[in-house]
Amino acid sequence: MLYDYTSIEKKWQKVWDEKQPFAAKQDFSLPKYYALVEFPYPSGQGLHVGHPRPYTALDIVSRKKRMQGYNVLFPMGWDAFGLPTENYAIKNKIHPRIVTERNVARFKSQLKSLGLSFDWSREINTTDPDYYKWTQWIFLQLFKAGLAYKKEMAVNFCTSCKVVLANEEVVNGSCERCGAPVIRKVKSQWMLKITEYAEKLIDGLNGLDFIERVKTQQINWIGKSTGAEIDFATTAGDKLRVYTTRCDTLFGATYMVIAPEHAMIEKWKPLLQNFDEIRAYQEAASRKSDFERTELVKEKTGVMLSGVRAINPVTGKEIPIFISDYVLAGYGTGAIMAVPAHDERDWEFAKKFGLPIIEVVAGGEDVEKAAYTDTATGKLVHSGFLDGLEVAEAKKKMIEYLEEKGIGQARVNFKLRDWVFSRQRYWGEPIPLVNCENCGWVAIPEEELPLRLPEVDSYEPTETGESPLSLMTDWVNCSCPKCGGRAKRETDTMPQWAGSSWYFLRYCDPHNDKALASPEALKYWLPVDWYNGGMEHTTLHLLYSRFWHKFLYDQGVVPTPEPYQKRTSHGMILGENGEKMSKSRGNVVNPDDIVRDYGADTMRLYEMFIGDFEQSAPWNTQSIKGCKRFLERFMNLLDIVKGEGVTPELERPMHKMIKKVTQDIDSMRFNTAIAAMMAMLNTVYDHGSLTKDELDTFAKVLSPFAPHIAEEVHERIGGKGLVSIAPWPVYDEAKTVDATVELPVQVNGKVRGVVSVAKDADKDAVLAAVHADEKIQAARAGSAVVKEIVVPGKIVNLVVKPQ
RNA sequence: GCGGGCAUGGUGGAAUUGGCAGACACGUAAGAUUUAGGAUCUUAUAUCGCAGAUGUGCAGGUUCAAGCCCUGUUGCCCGCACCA
Repeated sequence: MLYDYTSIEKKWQKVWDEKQPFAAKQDFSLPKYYALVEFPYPSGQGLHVGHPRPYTALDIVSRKKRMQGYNVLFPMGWDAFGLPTENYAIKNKIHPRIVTERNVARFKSQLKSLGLSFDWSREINTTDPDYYKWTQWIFLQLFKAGLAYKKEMAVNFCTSCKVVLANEEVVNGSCERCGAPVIRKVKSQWMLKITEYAEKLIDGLNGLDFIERVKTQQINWIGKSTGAEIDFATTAGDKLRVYTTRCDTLFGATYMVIAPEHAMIEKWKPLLQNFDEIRAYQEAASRKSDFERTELVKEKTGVMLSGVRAINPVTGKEIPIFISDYVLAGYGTGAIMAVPAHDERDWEFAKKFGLPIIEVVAGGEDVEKAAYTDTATGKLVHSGFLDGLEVAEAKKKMIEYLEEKGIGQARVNFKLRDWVFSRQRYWGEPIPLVNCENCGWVAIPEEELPLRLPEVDSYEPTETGESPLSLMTDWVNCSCPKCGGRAKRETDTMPQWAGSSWYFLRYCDPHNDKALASPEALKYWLPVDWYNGGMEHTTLHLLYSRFWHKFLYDQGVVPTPEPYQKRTSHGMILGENGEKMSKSRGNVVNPDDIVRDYGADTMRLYEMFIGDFEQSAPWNTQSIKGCKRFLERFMNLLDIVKGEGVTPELERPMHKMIKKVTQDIDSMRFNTAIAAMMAMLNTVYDHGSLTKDELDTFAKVLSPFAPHIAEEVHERIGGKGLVSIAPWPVYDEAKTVDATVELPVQVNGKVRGVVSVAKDADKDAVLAAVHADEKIQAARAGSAVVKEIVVPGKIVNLVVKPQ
């Protein structure tokens, strides 16, 4: 039987296109299942073989769920705003819309060639005005709720993209996308208060079925810490507020450090005798990027303020104040109390500047040799009313004391920073705000959404780093919606993360022009039952979209507090040389070639068979043959199919296989599910024939993995309808276990033989069989049995001793 | 430095979670078929050996029994990184 995969695949893809068997049904009374994969950024390169891995996996899940009677939503779309398209447009003088259209067409045809069961009637595109209308609408709700604000701030600025980057987009001091150096620049930026949701974003993880590493990464990123704020009086007659997690060590605070950007410097300027030196240090610090500042870990630097000193509130002693860039302006209060005896950084600084080190927690070595940072053991010393207490108790007591005196209180802090939301770029959603001379920032009326991107002559950012939209004076100048006075439009656009922060909501009701989706559709489909995507999105997209969702929940727009019930992450597919697949390494495999040379079904099967779904695995074109052979041999079953009904010899293997595949899909062990089908195929060939019914069942089980060949075989044996939506085979538990089991028998832990016993044989029956076995008798000859261990259905072990 | 993960044949990887290590494939070898090559089929394939022994990065431990649990250690990968 010839396996002409090309014509088979074309044929069935056409049938699916015509009959739309994979479109989600509008019937909200059916049990639902929402499976989601991250929608791709349609780049100019097209897909590489890494993309289809998660798509195929969730396609298998979706197809099986459909066959099990669920109303399945498995959608696809395009996250199409973004820099690469814009850069390509600038370089080739083509409108980014055209570039996007072209790339989308390419991606779509590639995805279609893989036989993925997406509901294409719900396709969305973030650059479509009907879509970004609602992205803008959500932004306006955030603005109205006070969660969007404009702030002058030092931002990360990519020297090549000429664009402001979020902290998350800066990797080792370089731009995440282009790799060019990132410098700090002061700019006025739109910010979103994600920090307001820090606590909720941590708490919400409870009860979600996210893989552990995603949870821990998000928790670490949000970085909750519990401590206290303490006010130190200064000789300038004012107060300096610090944040600390070790208020118990207050008696050991021998100096203070403030960040170079700290506002008090300007206030104290008249009192500072060494202001020039301080100013020079500030300037040096501001020239460094965040990365450079943290890179110089080895040597601490700083300048002492002469003219202002602080007073330790519990010892009453005057202590010096330094500025140093090891204290970060953006965290806590931008100022710390330094306790060199119990903090490594403070210790290092104190050693360098010859500052006193006072031990206040006993239990470590000499504090002149190293800081003692252990909080689990050790008691307070040299600490007045705290003496003799454990660290935990001391913290409590100190907070009580501070609150009583009114000089401090308990305080929780987060590492998470607010989200820098503006980009000085063309190819993004316009921010729907105007700046009125009288009213300040004003939202444009919702009826005027979408605020469309105007046509411009050049997409290049201006030399000052402003968006090209700023040159469109006709567009920029407008009237204030509130007072009618003169106003200017915001010319910054939104970052790429905006459109992807809510796209899963739009899929529920993608053509709605009254709302981002109808409440009924949202209530039915949410939450997403299974969302798979890359680990690299854990602290960006995944966190941002949880934030927006939680906000929309608080606004009553969405019915669930969390968007995704289950989150998994696929491993990368590496090049044949075991390195990451990339154009520069020259090890990229194009799926089009694989589909042409082996077929889409083989490609799908191989991508799932390659190894553990969560683990990365190297591509090996040689190994694909095994999957192709399997499908050819599956097709050849048509030559040995005979009669109908059940073949006694195949009944148990068949039920076992159905069980294994059913369970393995749910636990995303696709590789072993395929191995089980391969083993079944071998069993059938060993037997020599199978019935029509059995072949049809086999085709059903195979169909989520290799849907085209399954349809073809189903049709050729006279099956009715599409196998893709046929009922999923059900296994009979009783028929998955054998009547007799082969029990390995060990003597002193070494296998010496095998006995065949009934599956529910009791211990005595098993031992009788064991002792009757000749091999076992030989193995234990001349020894006395000390102990007999029988694990029913598993193993027998005889412990013997020489006589 | 902190956090998470991984280590099994020539290769990709299995192992019901403490119960026959190497399922299923790739590759390789021999044979069959073929004018030849390719494809296909059969058999073998952890290592060393004659019936036996040894084997899951390394060193210990717990157990009747350890790839799996515990202690220590090495190497690799991925996050975060002066967060007070």
